[in-house]
Amino acid sequence: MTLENTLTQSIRKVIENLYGQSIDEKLVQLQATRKEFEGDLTLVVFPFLKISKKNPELTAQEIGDALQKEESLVSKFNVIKGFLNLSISKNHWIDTLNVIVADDQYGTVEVTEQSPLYMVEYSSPNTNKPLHLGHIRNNLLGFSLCQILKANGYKVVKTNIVNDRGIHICKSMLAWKLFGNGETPESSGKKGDHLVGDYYVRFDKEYKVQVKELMEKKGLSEEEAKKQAPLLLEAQTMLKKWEDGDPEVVALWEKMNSWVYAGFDQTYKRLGVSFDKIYYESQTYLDGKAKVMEGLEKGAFYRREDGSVWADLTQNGLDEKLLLRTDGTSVYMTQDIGTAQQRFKEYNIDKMIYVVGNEQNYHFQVLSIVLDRLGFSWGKDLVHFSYGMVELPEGKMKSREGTVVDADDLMDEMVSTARETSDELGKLEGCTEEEIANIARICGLGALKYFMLKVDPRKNMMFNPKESIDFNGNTGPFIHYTHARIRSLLRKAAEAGFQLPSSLPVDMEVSEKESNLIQNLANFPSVVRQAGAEYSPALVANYAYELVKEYNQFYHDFSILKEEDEQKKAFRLLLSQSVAKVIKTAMGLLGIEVPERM
RNA sequence: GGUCGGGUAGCUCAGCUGGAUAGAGCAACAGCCUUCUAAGCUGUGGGUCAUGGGUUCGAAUCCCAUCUCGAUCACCA
Repeated sequence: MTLENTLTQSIRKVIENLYGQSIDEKLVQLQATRKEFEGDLTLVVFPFLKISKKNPELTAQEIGDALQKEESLVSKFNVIKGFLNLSISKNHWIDTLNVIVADDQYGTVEVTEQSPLYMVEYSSPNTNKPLHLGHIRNNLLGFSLCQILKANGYKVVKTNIVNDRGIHICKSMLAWKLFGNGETPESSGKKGDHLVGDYYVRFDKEYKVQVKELMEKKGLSEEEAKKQAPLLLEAQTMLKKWEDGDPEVVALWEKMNSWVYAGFDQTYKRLGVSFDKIYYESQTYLDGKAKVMEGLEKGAFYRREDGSVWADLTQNGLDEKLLLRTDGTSVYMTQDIGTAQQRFKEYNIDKMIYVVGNEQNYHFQVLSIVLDRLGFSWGKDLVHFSYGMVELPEGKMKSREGTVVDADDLMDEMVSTARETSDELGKLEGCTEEEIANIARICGLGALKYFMLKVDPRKNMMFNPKESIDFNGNTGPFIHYTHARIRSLLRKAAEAGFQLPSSLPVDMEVSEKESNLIQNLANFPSVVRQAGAEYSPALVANYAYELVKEYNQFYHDFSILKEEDEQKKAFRLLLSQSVAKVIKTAMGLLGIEVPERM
């Protein structure tokens, strides 16, 4: 029973006694008291005026009087306009802190056998180029969401669908075959995904030359030239050969994909994300085709004269959607159907969540209907965790214009900036090189992750390289710093031989700042719950920031190790320790590590 | 044009299940280290919450209209 719940019930009781009417729980609006007023929680009394038939001040006064008699949690109160500010008794706060101290898993719910299973798909890269800033947002959101769902007591299967087949990968393959001279990651020292990406760019470059030539020499329109360029035709031939199982093409495909996977693994590992089960489009698209044919027979879809297969979604207020091309090859949707089927065969999934950018909102609207029509009961309840695009100060990222921010480069830059900052401030003197490197890694990546996760996932976000690298203010390192400070305090207390008690006497004195901090800590579980319900890591990030800001003020205003009253000292240390614990858990939900010192 | 999502301080963002004087950070300016980590703390300036109407005791928040930005509506992925 939380403080709010207890109070709500008492307030309902009091109001019924006073005015002879029972009231709905929803009318009891409790909110944290604003800083400028005395009190911990505030009851808004406007909703009760109709029943009390008195003015706001008088009503608040009456409720306050009665509540103070009725509920021992309320130590005193004051009334300002229609707001009843309640002060909660000191021993409630100590009680609360004692509970937090005793709970190692504070804020999280245990996963049990009966927990529902959530499958979360995220990352979903194409195997023709390295990961960039957009993928970073996807990966961080996906991983964090999984952490948050687990903390809410759900079983989670993290999954990835790798788009490993199709014309895009044939383009890289063809360019490598024509211009690569047998270059390998080993021979060039390039990371595999970057190497393959370079050939994808090379294809585009050569292709453009051909298109231009066709337009100039043969007088073709741009549209025609783009269709007829020999390189594109050759890539299409290659795709056909791949589908027919041509050994040479398949061997090249396997070789180049393996390079890419080695590169991706490195990037994922560094980013700190992982998967429980990886699916490959090359292994699911045939199932998708079969499923579409099945739907066609059942009359869920229809075939046009040219042989292509479509879903008519006009009765759902949408358009018609292609599922199989005239030549029988599959499209994006087909593959998603096949993947969905395999997943639901292998796992007992209660909820499927797709972490995919908002540019695909329409796609998932359609997918949901199509799966439903195919008889997948879970189809209509699938969740498209739709996040906004990452924009740069100069506009959208465009790979063709070279404005893409590469994931590996970005991580390098963040870590080296963290390293420089540490060196400048001279805080890590006496640490080994290994320790320094690790702290720089934690801070650099933490800065990047926090920067991307603190904004509402649904919204487009601006990525300004200069700001993202800032380590002051509302940033990951700000939170790191507070954690490191607290750990330092606790180390010093231990070195001095100070024994931390496991709990505190409830009757001790607590200042307003301190009880505010406990109140903040007490809110953590509901923040985790809300973040899970709304699929929003940003709520956790913003909570962590508020908590840390509050703690830094406390740290500044109160002495801790130098406090002479042993009981107060113990209290402040336990309070600090609890703040550190919650910071660590909250950051963990964001996929961010915290340093012991910095 | 249809559908969907945005518009809050110079910039980046909170606040949006209606509640007190709309909050942070950055940037600018002014303070605080012989004292537990100054990657910190304190203060100053900065707002027609896109616009207009409506509902309400009360609207940044809910409803309608308008303006504006973006995404999407491909035999692309």
